[in-house]
Amino acid sequence: MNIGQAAQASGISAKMIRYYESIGLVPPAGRRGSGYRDYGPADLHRLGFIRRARDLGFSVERIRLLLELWSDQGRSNAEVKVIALTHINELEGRAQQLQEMAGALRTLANACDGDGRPDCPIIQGLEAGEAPACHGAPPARQ
Amino acid sequence: MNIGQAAQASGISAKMIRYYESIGLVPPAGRRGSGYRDYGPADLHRLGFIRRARDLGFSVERIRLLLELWSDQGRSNAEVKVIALTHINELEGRAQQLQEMAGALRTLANACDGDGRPDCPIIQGLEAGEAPACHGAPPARQ
DNA sequence: CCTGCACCTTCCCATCATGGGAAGGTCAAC
DNA sequence: GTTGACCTTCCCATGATGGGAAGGTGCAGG
Repeated sequence: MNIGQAAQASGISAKMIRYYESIGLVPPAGRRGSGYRDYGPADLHRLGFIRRARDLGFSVERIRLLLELWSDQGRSNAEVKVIALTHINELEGRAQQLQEMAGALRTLANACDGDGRPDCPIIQGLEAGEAPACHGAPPARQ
Repeated sequence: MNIGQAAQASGISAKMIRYYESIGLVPPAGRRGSGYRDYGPADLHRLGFIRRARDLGFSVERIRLLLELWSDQGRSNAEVKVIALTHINELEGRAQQLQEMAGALRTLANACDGDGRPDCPIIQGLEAGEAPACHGAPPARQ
């Protein structure tokens, strides 16, 4: 199976498959006489694992850990769970940050009529610094 | 005022102030005889605007637009509001993506006892692809 | 005046995951 | 045999940020 077919089957682009090989996330693929990479079912299985982990937002380094645990028959599921829970915390933390930004900006936008006049609370908020989502840090005045 | 003091006053690192100058987000700073950059109140005002926009998650290119609108006395607040609402949508979209990932992963993690045995639903989910957040759920907007 | 230290300057490199594109080789269908 | 789709490697770019080197400046204390 060529890299293009493996890409289509796994949902990972050929570029990324080569990249994952270069950084050791997947072992070097077998080569045909022509030099073309050749992928078998085991390779696709691994690529599928990687794609699903990536779809869950895991970084390459965390995926590397997960792959090690995957191939370690004697591992404890507690190890896996720790990684998963850590990742969940990070995802939710980032999501919350984004929502705080959105909320702060929405407050400004709600105050803006958008009626075509030059007067704009959004710009004024950016200009004057009505303390955006920054957890109550007092404004550094000098 | 040196760049270091401007950095402290604005909350933007000296590195980033130079970068913003290099990409034209702030005009070239005045120079002292020594070649040191020199910052005045107007510069700090602009840097403060940029920092607050950045804290709200605006990209540099959007900040560039906002700065143009800021200095355009005859602008319509509707233009500003469009940018803000667009950005709010993007922030909330990204937040939702992250939360969908976290939710899918939490489902797997909840199924995992973490009791030290090798059996692990998280790994199994990644291996078998129990359809993570990819498809199925229509974008429920509330 | 000299020394030392903190600061400034420019320039290059690294991140992280991904894509674009060039130059050249291979394969398969017609 | 030609053609077009595919493969190979290699280099470059992204966005926003930091690290660090090599060299110049500013200021305070001797």
